Amino acid sequence: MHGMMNKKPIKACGHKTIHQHLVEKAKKSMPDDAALHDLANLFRVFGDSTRIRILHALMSSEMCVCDISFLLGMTESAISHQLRVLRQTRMVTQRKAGRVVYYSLADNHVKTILKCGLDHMVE
Amino acid sequence: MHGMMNKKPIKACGHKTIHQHLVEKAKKSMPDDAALHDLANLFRVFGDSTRIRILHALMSSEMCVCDISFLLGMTESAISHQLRVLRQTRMVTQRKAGRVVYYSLADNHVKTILKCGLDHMVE
DNA sequence: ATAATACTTGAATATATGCTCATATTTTCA
DNA sequence: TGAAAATATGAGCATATATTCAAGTATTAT
Repeated sequence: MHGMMNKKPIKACGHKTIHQHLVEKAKKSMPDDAALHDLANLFRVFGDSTRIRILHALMSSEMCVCDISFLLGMTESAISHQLRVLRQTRMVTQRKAGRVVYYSLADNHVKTILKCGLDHMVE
Repeated sequence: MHGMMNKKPIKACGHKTIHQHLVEKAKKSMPDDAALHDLANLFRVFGDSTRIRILHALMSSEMCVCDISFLLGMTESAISHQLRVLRQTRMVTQRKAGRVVYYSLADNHVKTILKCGLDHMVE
C-alpha cells in the first residue's frame, strides 16, 4: 500500500549514504524551527505530573491556589510556581476575588490535548 | 450556564480555607498516580524539538539513522540516543536490513497526538 | 582477514527543571 | 493601624536531560 519500495541507500556525492528522495520529501513538509520549538514547548508543559494534575483538577471546575494545594498535598508555593508556568503558556486564566485567585482552563484546547493523551494510554 | 456559583471559601475544620465540595469532586475524577505519571511521561517525549522533528520526519516515511541525521543536521550519535528514547516509549519501531536500521512510527496515536498539538498552535 | 559502513552505547558535561525556604505583596478583618 | 490570610517571587539545591566524545557491535565489501 504505502510505498515500502526497497530502494538501496545511495551514496550522495561528497557526504553520507542517504535516501535522498525521502530526505527531501521530509524536508519539504517539515515545519519551520519556530513552530517546532513552540510545539515542543507546548508538550513540555504537559510533561510534568504536577501540572497534569492541576490541569485535570481544573477540568472539573475553577479552583483557588489553596484548593489545588490541598488536593495535591503540596505547598502553596510549589503550586504557585507551576501556575505561573501554566499562566505564561496560556493554559490557565485567573480571576481575582478579594485575596483569593481562582484559576481555570484557558480554552478547550487544553482539554482536547489532555484527552488526546489519555486516549493513547487506554489502548 | 456551568456553575459559576459565588460560594465563599469556608474554613475546613482544623486546616486551611478551601472549597471542600470542589476539591472532593475533583478528587473523585482524578486518575490514579500511575496513570498520571504515564500521561506526563508520554507528553514529555513530545516535549523536545529534536524528537518532534524525528517523529515528524517519520510521518512522511520510514528512514534510517543516517537519513535523519542528515536531515536534522545532527550527529548520528545524538539521533541514535533520541531514537532509543522513542523506542523505549514505543513511539517508533525498527526494521533491520543489513547494517541499515529503518525506523518508522509505531502507530497512528503518534500522528494523532502530533496533529492535536499542531491544531492548538494555528489558533 | 582487513577495512569500511551503519549504528549503538557509556561516560562526561552543561543546562534545564521542580521543589523548598524565606521573603515580598495584596487584601481583609479586628 | 496592625495582624492575619492568600498568593507570588527569588535564590538555592538536587535531579533530570540533551548533546558530545570516544569506544564498541554488527554487517558488508575488498
